[in-house]
Amino acid sequence: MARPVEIDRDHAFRKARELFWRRGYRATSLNDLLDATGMGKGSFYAAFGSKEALFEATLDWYHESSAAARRKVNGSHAGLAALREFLDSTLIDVSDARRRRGCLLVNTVVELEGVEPGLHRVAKRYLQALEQRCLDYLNEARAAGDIRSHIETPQLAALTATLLQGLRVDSRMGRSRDSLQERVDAFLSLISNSSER
Amino acid sequence: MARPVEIDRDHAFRKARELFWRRGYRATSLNDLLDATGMGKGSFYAAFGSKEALFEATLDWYHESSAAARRKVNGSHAGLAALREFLDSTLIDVSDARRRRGCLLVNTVVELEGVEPGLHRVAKRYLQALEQRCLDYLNEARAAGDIRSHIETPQLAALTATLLQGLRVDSRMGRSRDSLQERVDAFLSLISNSSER
DNA sequence: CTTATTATGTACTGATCGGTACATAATGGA
DNA sequence: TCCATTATGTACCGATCAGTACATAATAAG
Repeated sequence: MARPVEIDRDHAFRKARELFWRRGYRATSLNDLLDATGMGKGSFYAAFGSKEALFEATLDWYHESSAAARRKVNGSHAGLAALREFLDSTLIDVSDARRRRGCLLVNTVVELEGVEPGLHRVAKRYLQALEQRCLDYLNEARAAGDIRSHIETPQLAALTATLLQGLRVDSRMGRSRDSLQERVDAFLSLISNSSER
Repeated sequence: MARPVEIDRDHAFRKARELFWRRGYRATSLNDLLDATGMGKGSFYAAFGSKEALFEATLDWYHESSAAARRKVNGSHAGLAALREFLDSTLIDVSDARRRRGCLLVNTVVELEGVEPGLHRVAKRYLQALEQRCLDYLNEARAAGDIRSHIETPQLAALTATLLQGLRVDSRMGRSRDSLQERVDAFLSLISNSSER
């Protein structure tokens, strides 16, 4: 009954994520987005409404798709090894030293605090969820007897989440994968019971 | 022989630092700077050359002035207590939850990577210097026998520096001073020999 | 083929950006 | 007082920003 849509939203989100991730929100212009996605201006505003709305939708899409990807990998390890696997996989995401992307959520929280309250809040919410993830892993590790420290698990989870944020800043500084791995190993051996690895 | 200068560079730097710190580089417009400093456009460009040049000069001035402030406080503690004092003083700087400033250097590195290479490099250089500071404190603590962990001191220093960066992101997220202090305490008790605090 | 409907590309808008040109104001030396 | 010199405020510049208006292209139903 009417002209069919040519837009591939998934493709657009992927391109938008890449741009926002590497250059941030304000330094990514609408033209950058149009060039990268191949969309015309009319289609863009028909599909997404505004640059701000696209960014928020991209954050949601990113959270969704990375959660989906995680569900596939999950489950092969137990105890502290599961936390280690989680931290390692974060490094892979984050530490391509040539791209220096850091973390989309950390970048956003840092860039947009006090400038774009709505977007800041969304990114902050997703970022905070990481602490709960850390807590889950640490509870499991504690139950498995892999944790040496007497510090309460919630405090350890908070510390772990903060460390993760720090690693993502390291990535943005261009530190190598090895350099980040070294930090993760040091942390794990601080809380670990055995002398693994 | 000519009209005298009315500019107070120190005052201008202080105002500029405040703006760049809270809103970042790109979200701080030239007009914001002129309003805050009370300067006219002519004077501004005569004194600083460009927005970019002002920002770089502000980074230098900030580094200089905070180093000077640090030299005054220094020396009252020894061993691990000195590291603790250092970390605590960082928290004071960073963790006014209402202002949510985070850290000027971390904010800059995160915002400007791939966007303003020159400014990114300057901020990165100053930020990297923190790791050396941590190393000095940790060496002293190690010598005093306050460190339990068998991890090499340089690795511990790297971990500490990364944790500091994470804390500064926490600040940008609006986490309370107490929340940050809790993380520092957890970390210190992980590496500490005694059961202090 | 005609037509209603919707997607798309493009010309345009007003605002704001950083930066410049330049006239004017303020000074100290003569 | 007059002038050389320098600081300052302001009008202006082109570029770019996000966003809008609208003519046109493409489709499917009839």
